Amino acid sequence: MSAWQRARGADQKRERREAILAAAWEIFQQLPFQTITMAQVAQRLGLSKGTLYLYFKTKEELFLAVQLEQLETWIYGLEADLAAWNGTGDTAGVLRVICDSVSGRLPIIRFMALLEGILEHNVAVESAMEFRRRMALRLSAIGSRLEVCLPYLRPGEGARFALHTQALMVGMLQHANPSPAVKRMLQTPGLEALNIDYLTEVTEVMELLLFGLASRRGAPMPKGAPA
Amino acid sequence: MSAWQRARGADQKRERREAILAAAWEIFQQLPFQTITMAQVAQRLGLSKGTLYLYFKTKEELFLAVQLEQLETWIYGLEADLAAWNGTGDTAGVLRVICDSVSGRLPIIRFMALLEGILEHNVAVESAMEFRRRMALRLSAIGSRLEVCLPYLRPGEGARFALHTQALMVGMLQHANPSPAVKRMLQTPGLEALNIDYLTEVTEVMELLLFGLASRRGAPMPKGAPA
Amino acid sequence: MSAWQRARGADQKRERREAILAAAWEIFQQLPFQTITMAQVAQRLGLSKGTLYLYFKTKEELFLAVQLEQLETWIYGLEADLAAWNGTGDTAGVLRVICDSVSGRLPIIRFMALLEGILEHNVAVESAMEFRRRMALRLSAIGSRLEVCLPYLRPGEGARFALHTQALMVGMLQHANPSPAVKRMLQTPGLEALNIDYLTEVTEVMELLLFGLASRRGAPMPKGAPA
Amino acid sequence: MSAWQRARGADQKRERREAILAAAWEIFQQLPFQTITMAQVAQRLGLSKGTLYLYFKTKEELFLAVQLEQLETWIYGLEADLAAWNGTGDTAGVLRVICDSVSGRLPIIRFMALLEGILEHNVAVESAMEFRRRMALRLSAIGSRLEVCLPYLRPGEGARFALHTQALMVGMLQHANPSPAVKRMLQTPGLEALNIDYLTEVTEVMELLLFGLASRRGAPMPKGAPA
DNA sequence: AATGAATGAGGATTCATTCAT
DNA sequence: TATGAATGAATCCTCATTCAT
Repeated sequence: MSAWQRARGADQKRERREAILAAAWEIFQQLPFQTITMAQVAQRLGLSKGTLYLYFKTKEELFLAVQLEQLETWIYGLEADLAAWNGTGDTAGVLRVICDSVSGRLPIIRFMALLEGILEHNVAVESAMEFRRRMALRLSAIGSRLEVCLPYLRPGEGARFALHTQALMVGMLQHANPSPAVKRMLQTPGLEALNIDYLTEVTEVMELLLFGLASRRGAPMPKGAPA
Repeated sequence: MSAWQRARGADQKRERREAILAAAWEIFQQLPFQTITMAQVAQRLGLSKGTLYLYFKTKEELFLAVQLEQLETWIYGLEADLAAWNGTGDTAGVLRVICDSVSGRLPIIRFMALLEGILEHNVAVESAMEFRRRMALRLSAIGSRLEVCLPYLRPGEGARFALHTQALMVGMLQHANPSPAVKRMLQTPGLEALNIDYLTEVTEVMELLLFGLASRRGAPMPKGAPA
Repeated sequence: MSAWQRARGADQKRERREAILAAAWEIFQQLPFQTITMAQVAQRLGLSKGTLYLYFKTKEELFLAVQLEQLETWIYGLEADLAAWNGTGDTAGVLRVICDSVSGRLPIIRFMALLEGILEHNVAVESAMEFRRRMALRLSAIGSRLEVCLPYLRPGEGARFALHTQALMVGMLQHANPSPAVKRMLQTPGLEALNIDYLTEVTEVMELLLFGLASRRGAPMPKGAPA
Repeated sequence: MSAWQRARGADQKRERREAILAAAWEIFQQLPFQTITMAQVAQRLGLSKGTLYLYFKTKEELFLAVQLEQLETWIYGLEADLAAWNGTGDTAGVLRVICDSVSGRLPIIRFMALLEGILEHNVAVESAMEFRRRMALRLSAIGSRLEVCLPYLRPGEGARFALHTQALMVGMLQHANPSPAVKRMLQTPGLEALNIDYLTEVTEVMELLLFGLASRRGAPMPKGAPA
């Protein structure tokens, strides 16, 4: 049945763990979390359900790990991409990089909306704490990077901007991907307010936040403002 | 057991429906949606489970109706409160009104995070559409009102600001009410970025959004900026 | 599928409950408790598993109720049968009645060996208490009856005798129904001690207990001693 | 992790086997059999689960061996202790020795209640036979010893008495160690019958059995009767 | 002999929903 | 309209046991 070898040694165990995470991630991209079963994950891997529980204590712990890995991969990549804008103060360029990185990351953002309900349920306190800790670390790191890219940001403003942006991305999600029927309805006069494009809106808010920061303290307009 | 009479006229049926919504809302304020059972709702009312299904086709439809009612009540009230600031352009005053209205509304916001997962699942298309339509209506209405209060806003900017603010409130929720253990962890140097106060942060973002709007088009600073 | 009507009213619900108890009892007579599944019970009844849980909170509660019913039926019958020996002092006659009543009751006795492990596990405290209370009541009742039948018993000695006998029946069970192989082995010289017949042994002990009681206080030999 | 060497000779294997038995016994004294896992046993030893299966074919075989060892140790000790009463005919003295030996042996007795369910399940026939054979041997031996101690016992009566006593100890166990709540309930008038002390009751029955034996054949009262 | 990763059958329980009365 | 008994699908997790190394 199974094409799997026995994972011997720490390396192979790590590999196996990664394989499980990858399978779970693939499924998560296609199905709502609640409808996913451990059996599905196991089946896709050709492993037994029991084996999953050797690597993750509960379903929630598994998907929390999935989320952590995806999130960190995302942010690490974003940090690297932003390095090219160091010291440029090019707001438009920076925002474009951020927005580009969001493409294909919607499932990650979708998961964040569930976090509160999951972190408190069926997940060891240590795991929850670890997750929050590393998430805070990434947000801080990306904040520092942003302050280097956009020198008009003052210390601390980068991380705060990152936090606001993350929150916005999560909250805006419910307006992303409306069904065709909903889309049609939103063209009715008076309802255009919700007829939006996710990425456009996220970019707009990010820009406003940055402009707001600069203007509030009387700094000159950030470079990259639309004509 | 039951103190309920048979609901005869349309009025009585509406009353009964309202009673169900009220009970569901009370429970929702105390428990996560997933852990709530229809039996609980019925029991709190002294009704039978079957009766609930006379008024709502599914559990999700029931809570969608709850949410709709709460949301509209909230926004209607907010619209009324804002009327006092008509034409003042007093940004700080307007934001204060909005923030005040958020207090005690966190469960509503919490529910919004679930909407995506629920609206697509176990809810009739018509109900989902109706919900989105009325939500869009309210957002538009509050947007118009804001444009009256803050004359430096241009047509459409009010609704868009409302949309952004709503998204932000939802996304920021996961950082509200951290457990004491998490709070302690967030005091570690380097992690202060997530050590935030919900309302403070929401206010800050709203202000930045408004400042950004004004400054981007070269308008003078909105009234109500901090010294 | 199901030939069952909806149980309306308290009477029908009691009937349904009895039907479940009866089915569970039949299965219990054939299989060890641990190997019985709720699915089996439901299937034998043509009911759904869920229905069982309308009447009993857990598997253990169900079988505790089975045991309680069987036990009380047994003892009530025994009390009635013993009434014929009122005041006779006919030890042999009384013991014969008791022994006869044991036939076919071995599953009940077998269950008692599990009681300790079950009463503490997955059974509401109230249920466990109720069980013990009613068991104590029956033992007391049968004790009183015995004191009437065998006048040489002093107050309290009847119940104590009943308790001892019950314990003995439970503990002796492991020596009942040995497999043919075991039986053959027990015929080896030196091992005859365990080559016993359950009912014979139980009778013997009861007789010794009664003789011991009488003799210890210098009373004349009870009637019914073997030649 | 493991401090264990590879067991090479037969001696070392026996030692290892003993170590496993000892660990299993310690755990069994603290937990109900069903809740014990092979992983626990292995962990306590610092061995791997797989190793346990080199020495015992199944979980049940392991605990059957535990029980056999404990039982034999117990009885051998008891036989030795009884030697001091050889020929004395001191019933009270003999019973006291027996009762003293029961202290701390309750887990062994508790296990006996499970024997029937276990011996028929997941244990090789040979193991079950071997267990029964050696148990029969010990009962016979202790019986012979008792006949030496209490000369009024006739040939065979000692073993039979031992058998009865063992059964009684097992069956009475469910009335030992009632929870405080149960204890309180048993003080209700009418329920005192079950408000007992385990050792007291066991002693009482043993005495009655011996008195019964003697009196039934018209022998003089055994020495050691209460005034 | 020892390991420990992998197995996978196995089962109780919940709860949204239905429908006969 | 109200009931509430009946349904039955749905799923997580355990743990004794195996076996490749």
